[in-house]
Amino acid sequence: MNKNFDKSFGFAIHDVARLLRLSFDRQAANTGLTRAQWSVLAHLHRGNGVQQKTLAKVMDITPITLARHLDRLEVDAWIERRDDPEDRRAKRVFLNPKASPMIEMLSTLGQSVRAQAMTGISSADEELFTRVLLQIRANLCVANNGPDTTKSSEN
Amino acid sequence: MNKNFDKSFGFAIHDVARLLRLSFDRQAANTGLTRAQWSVLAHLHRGNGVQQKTLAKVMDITPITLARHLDRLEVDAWIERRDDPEDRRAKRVFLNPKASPMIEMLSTLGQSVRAQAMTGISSADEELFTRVLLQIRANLCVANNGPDTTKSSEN
DNA sequence: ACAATATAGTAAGCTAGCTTATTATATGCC
DNA sequence: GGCATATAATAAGCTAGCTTACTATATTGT
Repeated sequence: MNKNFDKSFGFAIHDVARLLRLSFDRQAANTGLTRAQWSVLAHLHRGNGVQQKTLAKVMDITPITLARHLDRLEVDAWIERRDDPEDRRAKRVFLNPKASPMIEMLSTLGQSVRAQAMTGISSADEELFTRVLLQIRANLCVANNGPDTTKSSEN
Repeated sequence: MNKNFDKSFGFAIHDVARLLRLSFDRQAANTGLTRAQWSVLAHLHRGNGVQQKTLAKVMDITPITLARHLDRLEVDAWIERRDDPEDRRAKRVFLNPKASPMIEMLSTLGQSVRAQAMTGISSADEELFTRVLLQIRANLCVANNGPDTTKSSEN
């Protein structure tokens, strides 16, 4: 079995993730925003003015990875960092008004990429696929980080 | 629906791919090889002495991405580039003998990571998951590259 | 009070992917 | 034969993730 040395699983997931990102970023190229940046904006949309550490945790990326996204987002005035009045080490991140319509637009794009990826797949299969995917993610979170990362006590 | 702005699909796949890579690379850290490098070795194992352009196509990465992997693999003497006798632009890539046991070992590691990821998932679900995953990849290949990339006429 | 430890953010430097551009060699056409 | 075009590999420079190390500020223990 598996003369393809697991090409059928780990590598396929890697490929799909890459292809999805490529597809999205190409179609969003004219906006100057990438999928990772969109992700930051979308998370802020659901919790504006949050600390960087909290945002990084919710997004499940390292603080420094987030910091670089914020650098570029701030240069183009999508977001703004403000000193936390209660903790002089910390900063809080705020969406600028111009971001809102863009978030909407990118969300639509995301759905279209998703639809493209799911062409010819029944909604029952899609549902099961997603369920298994989330289970896998949970398994790997436990293995990597200890107990869990998904649930965060919003600041 | 989807107040999680598609967190359930595109972002989840991205997360899983990243977690799988992290998990593998951490466990293989003592070997000095990463998953991407293992992938190169494994492909060579199935077709030694191939041209770089062919290898890049089979692996579905760009030639320059492959070239960098080869640079490091060559430094540590896992592989060797030799001039193609029939085309002076081209090079052919060969596995060095020391690579074979390592490929075996990393393959075992890959299976263990896979098993970890699939904990608690029935083999029926896993099978359907994999089938859908491959379908998605095919859909995205069409969308990105034109007709197909999976099939290659080995050189 | 102050010393030790912990935490928020960033810097430096790595892998791994990409696009676009360069160089050397092949190929095809006239 | 010689020029135009195509192709194999690489170079330069970008995003996006990571680890490890540093700085400034908080917190905690005695």
